[in-house]
Amino acid sequence: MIVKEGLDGFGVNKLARAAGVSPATIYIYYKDREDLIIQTTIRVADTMLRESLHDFDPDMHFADGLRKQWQNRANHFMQHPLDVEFIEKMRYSHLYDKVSGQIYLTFKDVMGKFVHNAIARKELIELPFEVYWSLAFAPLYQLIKFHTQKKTFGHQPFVLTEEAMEQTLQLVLKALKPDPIPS
Amino acid sequence: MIVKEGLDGFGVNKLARAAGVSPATIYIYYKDREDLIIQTTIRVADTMLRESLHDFDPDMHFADGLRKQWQNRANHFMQHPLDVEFIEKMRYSHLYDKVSGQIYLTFKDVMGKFVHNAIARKELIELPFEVYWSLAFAPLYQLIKFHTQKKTFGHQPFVLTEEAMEQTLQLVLKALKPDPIPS
DNA sequence: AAGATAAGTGAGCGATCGCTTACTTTAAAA
DNA sequence: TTTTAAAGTAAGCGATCGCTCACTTATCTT
Repeated sequence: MIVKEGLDGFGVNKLARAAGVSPATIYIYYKDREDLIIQTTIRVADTMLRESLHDFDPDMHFADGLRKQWQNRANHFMQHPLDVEFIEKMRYSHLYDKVSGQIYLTFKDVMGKFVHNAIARKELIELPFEVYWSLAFAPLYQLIKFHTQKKTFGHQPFVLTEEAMEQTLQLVLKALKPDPIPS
Repeated sequence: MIVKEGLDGFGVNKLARAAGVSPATIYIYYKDREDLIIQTTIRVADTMLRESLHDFDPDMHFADGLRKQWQNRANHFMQHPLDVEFIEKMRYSHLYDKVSGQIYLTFKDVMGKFVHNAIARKELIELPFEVYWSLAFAPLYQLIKFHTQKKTFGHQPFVLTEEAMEQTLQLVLKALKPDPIPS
């Protein structure tokens, strides 16, 4: 799939030429351009999410579980930068609404159980889901974005080391851990 | 500017028709399609950043300064959802590299001074800039994204209340505050 | 081997793309 | 009031778009 120029600039004729097949062949497998993009998105996103659950268990301690997820996501993103780029472009396409529902189905249950367990064990404060997500994952994604982008505020490019990731994770954990009740 | 369908689906002819002018008129003011997009991006992004500095002073206490910035950003984003949508689409366009440098020029100095002051006053731990940014702003942006998106994991839509924002801010501040040195 | 079905193709349709040209209108300067 | 230049337009160029059709080739069934 051609992503270099964004979803704009992506055309069926262009794709066919690049793949060395006739445009007509593409329409054997996909109803139209939109169907091609949507099916590809679902396939890529699904792979990403399954990857993020590799060696993960919703019964893990919160810190370990979150670290595992961060590592899985970071690894996958580093190894498949084109996939990430594609998904991020999609996220702001008008087509995204048509797939966002289907993507997170399997993921939701596992993640919900993990959070529920952590709260029960007093390893995690109780929060609206969106607030939790914004703290638990948005910083990681931002770091990856910095890593992927060439220019960042005019500095030299940022490289996401394990140290930087662990440092950020520790701060996130600090924010999400319940305050010990003074006896 | 037409953004409904993303940067793909945006065309000069279409824009001209929607604006009730001739395509040729557009080329009086912009060199080509790319120039139009880039200039528009810079204008929109610049407004956003100046807005985010409204009533902000780099000498403010860290918590107050960060809160002010969160409020400014949130307010602007709520009032100009199309601008946000446009900028986010741009962020993943191949054109973004051509503007990212110019956008943050004024902003960088003020922000740098603010962070520097906060560290000097021991209100903020010392961090690589990208780690700081990932913790200080990415959660807010994620919350706004949840607020803007229709579908979120199949829940009912998320509404970003002042309470939710303040709660998240407090957690971010907790993560970024230096540990008191036990005497 | 003959027939049926699936898989793939080359050519090109109408529509739209980004963009230009030859020309007209508007408005300020002389 | 005439002159001049800036501002805008209708028409349409070549290229590419998404997509289809009439047809050929490969594969499987009997």
